[in-house]
Amino acid sequence: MSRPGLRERKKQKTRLALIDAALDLFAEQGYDATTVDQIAAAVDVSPRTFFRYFATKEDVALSLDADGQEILLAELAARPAEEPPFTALGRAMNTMITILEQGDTADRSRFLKARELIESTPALFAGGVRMMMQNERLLVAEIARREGMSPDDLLPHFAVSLFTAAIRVGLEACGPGQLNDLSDLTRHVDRVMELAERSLRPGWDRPAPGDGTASGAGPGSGEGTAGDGSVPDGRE
Amino acid sequence: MSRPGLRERKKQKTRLALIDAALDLFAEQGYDATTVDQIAAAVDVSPRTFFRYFATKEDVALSLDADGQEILLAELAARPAEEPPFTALGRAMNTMITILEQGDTADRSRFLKARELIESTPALFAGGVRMMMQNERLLVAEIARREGMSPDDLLPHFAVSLFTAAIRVGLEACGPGQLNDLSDLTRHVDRVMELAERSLRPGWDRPAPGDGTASGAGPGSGEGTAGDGSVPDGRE
DNA sequence: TTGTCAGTTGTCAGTGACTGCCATAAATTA
DNA sequence: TAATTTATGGCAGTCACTGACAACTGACAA
Repeated sequence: MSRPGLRERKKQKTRLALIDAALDLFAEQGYDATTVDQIAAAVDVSPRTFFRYFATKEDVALSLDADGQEILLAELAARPAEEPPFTALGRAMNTMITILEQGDTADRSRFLKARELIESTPALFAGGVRMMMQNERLLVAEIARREGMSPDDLLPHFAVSLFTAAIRVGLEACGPGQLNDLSDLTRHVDRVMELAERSLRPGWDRPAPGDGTASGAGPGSGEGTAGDGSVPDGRE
Repeated sequence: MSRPGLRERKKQKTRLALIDAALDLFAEQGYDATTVDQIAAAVDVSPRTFFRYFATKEDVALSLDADGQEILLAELAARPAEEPPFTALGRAMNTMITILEQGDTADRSRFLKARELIESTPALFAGGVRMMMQNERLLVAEIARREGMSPDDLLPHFAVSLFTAAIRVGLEACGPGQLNDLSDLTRHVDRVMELAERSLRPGWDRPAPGDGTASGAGPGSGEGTAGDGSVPDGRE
């Protein structure tokens, strides 16, 4: 495989430099007190360029999480179809962390630094949740595809929502300063996932056998009005 | 009871006027395309004053939801202690909607208008989720109190997180234009809550009998460092 | 090597959210 | 009516973010 070319390499370098500078400044003086100009100056780049790399100031801290979620989605798609939705999601999550663990030391510490910052900064925390919700859509679509259900069906929505809820509890459980290693993350997440498995009925994950309509709205649910057990896409 | 005095009444009037004007403008020209100056002008108030009523532009659309969540919390506190957490949360939610239904027509339509706007506007949607997460903390604290558990215990966190996840799915299920009445909201939310009840083991809600450590750190997680089955507060 | 082209960057001017400050006006209380 | 509190308006300023244009720099082919 040929290397990506000088231009591309330079871009990645700048991107990482911006992230590192931002993370350092945020940790030092706080997120709100840090201006984009400072970050740009630290990397010797114009503020305008910063916004060519990251759409918002939030994004520079959130981008690593975004990468992670992309991996999660890809890994979910790679899970065998026999695995029920929730199991597949959990395994994909573990694989994702494993992949993160394979990065070099700088990558790993950068990721952990970002996570800690996100959890301890209200503005970033909100942004992180926002991202997770956006990703939720994609996860729902993938689960629906795997299971051969409509993406409007309630069950995939519920399953994915439950999954992200569990992950969030796991992430919150990594208190301040408790996140020294990616294995800490795995441990916390696994604990919550186990609690979830323990709390749920076996097979909740998939439509009850003989339940043709699954959890509602099969193909021709007569009335097109509301309350037919489906959930529309609804956002542009 | 003596009426709140002219000053207070005037303030409430301005607040509602700002909300109404904002909701109309948002619906007309979109959230992003509407400036705070426009909203203020529509109510004949200086932009500076707008920010004395609402900390951010988002808040003017989110404030009704915020009121709702406050009610939810109060109703949860009023539920009998015998009810297990998830049940109590669900009942409190229903009561909250009932209370909203008791407002006058203007109040109700305002609320529905705001909800529809929030669901259809990415920026507002994100803000709404943010709010819900903040409220989640309070719900966790209340559940922990009811159950006599530490607010750091994993179980209340999981239960509340699951609850809000279900509510969110219910809210998303109210597609665009499908929210004509508060009863639509009840219907969608109830459907998801039923799915949740059906999916969960009876009693998952409360620590297993004889399980001293509640949901904590199963047997054999020796190290007393992180991951002891608790979740710290972690935000200032 | 050189010229062309596409992608990247800096500069600049501008919009809009949001804040602190101070003077003024209105409501409350004495 | 006078004194005090509280809401408001105006203003100047900061900061996130954007569009437009010009200068630069790798990529690539002649």
